[in-house]
Amino acid sequence: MERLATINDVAKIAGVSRQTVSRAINNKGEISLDTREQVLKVVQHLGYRPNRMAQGLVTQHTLTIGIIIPDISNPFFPEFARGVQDFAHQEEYNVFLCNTDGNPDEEVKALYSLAAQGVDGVILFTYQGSDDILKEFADKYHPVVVLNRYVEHPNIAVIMVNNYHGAKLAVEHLIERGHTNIAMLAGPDTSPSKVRQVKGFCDALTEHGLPVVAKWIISSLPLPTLTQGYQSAHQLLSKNPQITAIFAYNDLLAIGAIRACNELGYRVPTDCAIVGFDDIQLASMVTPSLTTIYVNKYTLGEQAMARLLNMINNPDSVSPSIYVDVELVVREST
Amino acid sequence: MERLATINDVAKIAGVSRQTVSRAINNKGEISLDTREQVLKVVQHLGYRPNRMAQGLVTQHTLTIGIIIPDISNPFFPEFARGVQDFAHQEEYNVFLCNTDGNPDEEVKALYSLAAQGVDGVILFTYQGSDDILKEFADKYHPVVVLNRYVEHPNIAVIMVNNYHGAKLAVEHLIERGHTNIAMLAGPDTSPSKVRQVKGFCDALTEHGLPVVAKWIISSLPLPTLTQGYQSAHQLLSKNPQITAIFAYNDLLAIGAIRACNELGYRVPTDCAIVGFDDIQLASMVTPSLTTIYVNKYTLGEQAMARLLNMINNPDSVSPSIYVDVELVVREST
DNA sequence: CTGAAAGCGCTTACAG
DNA sequence: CTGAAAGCGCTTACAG
Repeated sequence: MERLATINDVAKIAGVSRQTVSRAINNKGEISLDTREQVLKVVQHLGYRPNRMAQGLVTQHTLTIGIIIPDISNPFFPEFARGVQDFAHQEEYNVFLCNTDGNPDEEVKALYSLAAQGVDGVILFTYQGSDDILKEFADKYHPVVVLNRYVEHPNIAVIMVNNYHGAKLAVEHLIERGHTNIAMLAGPDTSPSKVRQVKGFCDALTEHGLPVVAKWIISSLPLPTLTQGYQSAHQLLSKNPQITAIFAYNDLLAIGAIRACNELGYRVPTDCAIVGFDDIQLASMVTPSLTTIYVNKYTLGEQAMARLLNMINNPDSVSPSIYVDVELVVREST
Repeated sequence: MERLATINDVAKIAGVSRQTVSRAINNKGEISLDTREQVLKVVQHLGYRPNRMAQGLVTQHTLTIGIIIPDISNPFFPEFARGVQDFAHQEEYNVFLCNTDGNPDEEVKALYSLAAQGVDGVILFTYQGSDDILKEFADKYHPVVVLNRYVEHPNIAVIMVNNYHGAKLAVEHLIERGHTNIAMLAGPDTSPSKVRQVKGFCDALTEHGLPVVAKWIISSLPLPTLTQGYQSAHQLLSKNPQITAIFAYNDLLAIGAIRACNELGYRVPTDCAIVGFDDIQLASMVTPSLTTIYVNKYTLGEQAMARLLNMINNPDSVSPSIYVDVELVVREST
C-alpha cells in the first residue's frame, strides 16, 4: 500500500499553503477563482480526499451517525435502515448499524461504543433500558432520536408509530368479519410499543362487548421471529380450538402463525383468520397473503434521520414529537 | 452537552502525565501496578473513553471496517452481515454497512466513501465493477475481501461459494423427481455468481441428455427480489405451460415464483416444482416450504471478517482463496 | 486573498 | 518506571 495523499502533498504540488487547499476543497473563506481551480486540479490528479478523522478531530463532527435496532433479520429494520442511510448518504453522512437482539444490555453497550467512535448522533429503535441511562447519554454525548418510546429531554427527539391505533384497526376488522374468539401474539415483554399494542387490542375487544381472555394473549416472546410465531401459534391453537382469529405483534409472527395453521390442517382464513403488523414486503407474497397494518418504514427512517440532522445542526432548537399513523391493508388471510 | 473527558483530564486528576494514562489504558509499556490502578480508577470515575479519531490519526488504524452488499432487503445479507458484525465487535471493530442496489457505480462510490472514512478494510459482496478499479483500490488503500468473484491481487482475499455445484445439485434433484422441462430464474446479468450458477444448470441438463432451452432461462433480473420472482415466473409459466419445474437464483425469486403458481392455479409441487438457493429462514416457513440449496451465511460472514482481520494484522501474509460448499435441502416444494 | 501559528486528542519514540 | 517532545492530518482564528 502506498501512503495516501495528504493536504500537505496537495499544497506542495499546487505551490500554496495547506490552509488555501482547505479553503478550496471546503468552499469556505475567501479564495481567488484562479488558485481555487489550480488547487482542485491537483486534488483531482492526486485523488486526494481529506482524512475524516483529522477533520473530525478539529471540527468535532465526524459526519457519522449510528442506528441501534433489535434485529436486522426482521425485514422491518432493513427497510427502515435504508430510509436512514439513503438520507444520510445524501447529506454526506455515513452510518453504523448495531444489533441488540432485543437485549437491553446490548443497547447500552452499543450506545457507548458509538459514542467512543465519535458519531454525531444516534437513532435508537424500541429502547428497552431505563430512561436515566438514555438521558445521561444524551446529556454527555450527542443528540438521540428514539422511536416508539417516550423520553423527555432537550437532546432527545421522539417518533411514535401509532401502535395503539393499529391494533384497534386490526381487531375491529376481525370483529367486523364476525370473529369473537380473538387471540394475540404479543411482542417482547419489555417493548414499549408492545404495551400500547396490547392496550389497543384489549380496548377494541372491550368496546365491542367482548371479553379479554388473558391466556389468549401470548406475551413472553423475547424476539418476534418467524419461528416464535410458528411455535406459539402451534401451541396456542392446539390447546384452544375455540380461537378463530389471531392478531400478531408483527408480520413475522403472523407468517409463522400461518405456517402453524397449515401444518395443523386449519385453513386460513376459513378456520383461523390472521392479521399481522408492519406490512413487510413478504406479507403480500405468502399464501394466503397477509392482512396487516401498513407502516411506512422507509419514510420513518428518513424522518428519523432528518430529525437527527436537525438536532445536530441546531443544538438549541426544540424537537417536538412526531406521531406516525398506520393503515389497515386487507388481503387473503382474513 | 458537556465536554467529554479527555486523556488530559484523567492525567491531571490522577497526577500523572498523559503518556502514563495511555500506558494504563492500553496495557502497553512498562508501568507500575500502583500507578496503573490509580489511573484506571480515575478513568472509571470520569467515564473516560479514548477518542477513536485521535487514536486513529496516530496509529493509522480506526478499528472500523466496511461491508458493501447489493441489497439489505434480501435476508441473505443481514444474516451474512450478522456474522461479520458479531466477529468484528468481539475484536473491538465497528462496521459500516453500504447498499449498492446492485449498481456497479454505487459499489465504487461506497468503496471510496469508506476509504475516506478511514476504514481498515472492506468486505465486498458480488462485486460487479472492473478488476482494475478494485485492484487500484486495494493498492492505494486497504485490504479487501471479495465474495463470489475471483480477483488476483496480494491485497485481496477471495471467498467463493460453490454456486456451480449448488445449481447442479438442484437440477439433479429435479431430474431425479422425473422433471425434464426445467426452467431457471437466473440472477442479475452482471453477477459473476450467476454466471457459474447458469453454467451448473446447463451442465446438469446436458449431462443427463436433456436439451437446454435458452428462452427458459430468464436472465435480465436486475435485483433478485420477491416481486421479480413473482412477475417473471408468472410470465414464464403463462407462456410456456410445458414447464414443470423452476430453479431460481435465490430463495426470494423462488418464493415469488411459488406465489405466481398459486395465483395461476398451479399446485406446487404437483404441477410445478420449485427449488431456491440460499436457504434463508423464510424458506422453511412459506407454504409449501421451499426446497433449496443451503449456504451457511452467518459462518460466511465470520470467515470473511476473520480473513480481513488477518490481512489487516499481517499485511505481508498471503491469503489463499477459500471455497465454501453448499448442500441440498429437500422440503415440500419438490 | 493568502500564510504562520496554534491546537483537536491521542501515541510513539526518546531520555532519564 | 515515568515524563518532555514531536507529530498524525486537518481547520480555525489571526495577521498582513
